[in-house]
Parts: sequence; C-alpha cells; structure tokens
Amino acid sequence: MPELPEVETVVKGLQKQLVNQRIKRVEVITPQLRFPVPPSLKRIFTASHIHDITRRAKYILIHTDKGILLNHLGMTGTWREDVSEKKHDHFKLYLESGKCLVYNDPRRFGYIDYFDPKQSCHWLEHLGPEPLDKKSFNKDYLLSRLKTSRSPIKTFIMNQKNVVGVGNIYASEALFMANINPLRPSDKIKKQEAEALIDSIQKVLRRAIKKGGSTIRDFKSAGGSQGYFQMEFKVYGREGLPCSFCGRPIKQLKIGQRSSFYCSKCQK
DNA sequence: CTCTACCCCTGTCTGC
DNA sequence: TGCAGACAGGGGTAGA
Repeated sequence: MPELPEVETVVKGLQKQLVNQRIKRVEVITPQLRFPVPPSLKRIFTASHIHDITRRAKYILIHTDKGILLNHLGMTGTWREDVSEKKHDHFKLYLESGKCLVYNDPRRFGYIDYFDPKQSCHWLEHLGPEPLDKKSFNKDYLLSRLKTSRSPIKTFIMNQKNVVGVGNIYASEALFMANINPLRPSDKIKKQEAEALIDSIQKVLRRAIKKGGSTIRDFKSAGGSQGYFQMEFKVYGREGLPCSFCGRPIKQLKIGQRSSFYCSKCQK
C-alpha cells in the first residue's frame, strides 16, 4: 500500500478537493471493508462541514464539525473525484458543490471509521512517533526502543509502535542508505547506526514526498496523477541488478513474510 | 510482555 | 490457452 509518502500525497490532493466543502450525501456501497463501516457513519456525516484533512501515520483524517472521518488505504485503496462507477468502488462522498469523491479498493484491506476528537481513537492509540518529527523521533527514543527488541531491524522499523509510516519499500531503501543489513537484530544496532537510520528514514521519506510517492501497480493520488519516486529505488524490486554503489547484485529474501532487498557488501 | 505465522482479498504474472 | 501457485505497498490476531 501506500506508505507515508503516498498517504501524504493523497492527503494533499484531498485537501484541495474537500476543505471547506459541505457533504450532501454519504453512500456506503460496501458495508464490510477490512472492518465493518459503522452503520451510524452515514447519518452522522450527512450535512457535515469539512474544515481540514490531515495525516497521522498511514491514516487519512477528514475533520468535520460532526467528528473525524478516518480512512486507512490498506494495500490498494485510492480516492478519485468522479461521478462514474467502477468495479471495487466502496464509499462515496457527494458534496454540495456537485462533486463526488469515491473510495475504491480492490483488495478491501482498507477501512473507514470515525471518532469524536474529544475522545481517544483506538486506531491511533499506541502508535509510535512520526518519523519526520525530529523532536519525538530522536536518537535517545530510538535507542531505548531498540534495546527492547530482538527482531530484525527491518521488522522493527516497519512496526508502527516503534515509528509510523515506514512500510516495506521505504524500510528497504532506508536501511540501504544507512548501510545496515535488514536482518540485524534490533538490540545489536549501535548508537552511530541508530543516528544514521534516523537520518536515512527522514531523507528517503522527504525525497519520496517531494516526488509524489511511488507508483508501482496502482497507486494514484487523489488527483489521479502518479508518483515518481520508484525511479529512484536503490534496492526495492532490484534483485540481481547491480548495487548503485559497489556493483554487486542486489539480494532478495523474506523477512517476516515480506520481500526485502539489500546489498550484502554495502549493508553490514 | 515479545515474536512469528497466518490471514483478510483481488488481480497479475510466471511456469508447467 | 488453461490452470495452479506465488506474490503484491498493511497490519490485526492467535498461539508459541
């Protein structure tokens, strides 16, 4: 799915489409996504006013005067502005302006929920810090967390309790940039390496956001355009191709059931 | 508690 | 061509 840069790109697109708009009608086409869409959602958000769209981790938050609509894109969720109907359309927001925003998701790993901003939301509790927030995602924090985990460092940085937004692509890319082997046990990562990892996660994510995310298969922004960061992948999906630094073939293996890519010479 | 394997689902691609 | 199996950007959960 969309990882942090892709979700960020979708949020920027939705901001243009939805901020300061009034929702005229909510249509729930598929009540059962990964989790059930709450039956009360339709009634609550009909005639609500959208005042902001934000992101927390990989969640899209649509702020209205009636509460916050929350959407996770799973692996294949997309938004588009369109009145036509397509296969796997699950949810529609009809605006008073006449526009219609459609949520489409072939695999239905995504979901839609809502919560009252005055109360806590169980989807957002227990999430780690935002990787681009230098105050909370810092060396001391990371070192203290690393000490508690013996799982491979790639699994560690993909765990949203440790740091949010890093998924399968950017985990491989960030570890390559930091010269850290993805299989290294987390509690064996040294202070200097932890600093390098923070740096590389932030660099990779910032660069990817700048390029509008990565488009492999079907990722699209809310405006329907594609991202371009996939042109800059150093290791992801490059099994057998030469490492851009040392020329050795990139290796692929499964770590925690997920495809992982690295250079065995550059990453120790 | 931590960690791993499995599972949700459809579409696409590979190899026989 | 047809078909089986593997695989895909996420992450909740059961059970070790």
